[in-house]
Amino acid sequence: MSPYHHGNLRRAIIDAALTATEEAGPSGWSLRELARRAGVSHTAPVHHFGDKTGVLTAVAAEGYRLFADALEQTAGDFFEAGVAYVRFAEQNRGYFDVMFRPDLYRADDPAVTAARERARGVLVTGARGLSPTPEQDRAVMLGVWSIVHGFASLWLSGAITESTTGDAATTARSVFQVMLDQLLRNLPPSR
Amino acid sequence: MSPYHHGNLRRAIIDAALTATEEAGPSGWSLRELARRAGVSHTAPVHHFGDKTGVLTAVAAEGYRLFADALEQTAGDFFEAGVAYVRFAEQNRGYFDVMFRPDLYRADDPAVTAARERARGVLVTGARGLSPTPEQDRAVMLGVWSIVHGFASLWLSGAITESTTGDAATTARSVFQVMLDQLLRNLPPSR
DNA sequence: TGTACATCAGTGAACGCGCGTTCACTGATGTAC
DNA sequence: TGTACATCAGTGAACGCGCGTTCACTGATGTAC
Repeated sequence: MSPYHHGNLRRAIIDAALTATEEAGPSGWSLRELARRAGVSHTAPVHHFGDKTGVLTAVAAEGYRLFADALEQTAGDFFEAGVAYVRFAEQNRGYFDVMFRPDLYRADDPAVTAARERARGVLVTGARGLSPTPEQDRAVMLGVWSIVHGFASLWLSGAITESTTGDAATTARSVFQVMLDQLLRNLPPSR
Repeated sequence: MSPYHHGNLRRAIIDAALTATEEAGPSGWSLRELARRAGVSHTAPVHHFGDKTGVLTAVAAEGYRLFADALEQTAGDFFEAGVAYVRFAEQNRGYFDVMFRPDLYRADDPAVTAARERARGVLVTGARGLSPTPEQDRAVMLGVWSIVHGFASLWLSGAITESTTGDAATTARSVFQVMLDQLLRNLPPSR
């Protein structure tokens, strides 16, 4: 019945890892578990990824790639980049829960670092637009990153969810509005 | 040589859990591992905690208690409460890494919820002091919580650390300064 | 003050289970001629 | 167009290991009288 060759096992294993991570966190599954979910023998995943760290590295790389794409698509509207950050976390928690746990994967993998720097670039550039003076660029960048990342993290941990109706992006919008109000209003003329 | 009764095994197991969590995360150890660290037989911890979830619940409860204490000790200076939040995370990452992962422990444990609400109270009250209007109280509270929690999380994950010299509190101070500048300056007269 | 007994804290052997890893293998695919 | 062979993808049995859990136990402590 089922063919000897899977066809796209690499893809299937990554997808299984994402589903399993959403259900039980990145530590809540084994390579054998992924094999079971993909319907292959328990040694098959080793062929493609070596070990669990290999799978998580692939997940992180792909995650950062999609993440950077999502941020870049906001095309210079920094406020919307923040909203996109939160929306990505909500709709892709399998990726998100791995990405910011660099101890779980090979964080120096070239594919990972490249995509991560691409995402970071959106924040760095955007913060420059908000910062009153060049000296404050870094503090503003860290501040904006903190607020969007903090909101996303608290949302995923359920700390905000429990007392809120609606999706993450809507609530995030109202929060960012209040917090960035002054920064947005006092935009420096030409920087 | 060593006495049959440990004396304070409960304490020793919690301390071992904290150390192990700092070294390998809350998923990186077993009950048997804690027993080994505490120098007792591998069934002894079961006596006090039942299972791993029991240990993590005790860690979370104790963590929230210390956390609430630290926040309350800033005595109404909201800016310093934010700095204390970050400092707690940096200096007690064993606790912190468990506290905000409610899926790992019994989040409805009375000791946990009581201390957590106490900590939350500091933020809620402080945000009220910064909020321009009562309608914005909640958004400001979520915003401030997001920024301090986000900074703490990014710091612990190493995302900020790698390009920074000095401790978390110092960097946090400069970030909060820039971000809360306007909110602090436009304090409503009497609220 | 002394003894008896219940309770509590910790032991250690035993079990079954899921795990990662190794290994000789087999089926499918792609390429050279 | 056809055949031979190398390479690649996946199999399945076997292994040793650490885990949680159970169980009958033993040593220490506290309390009643």
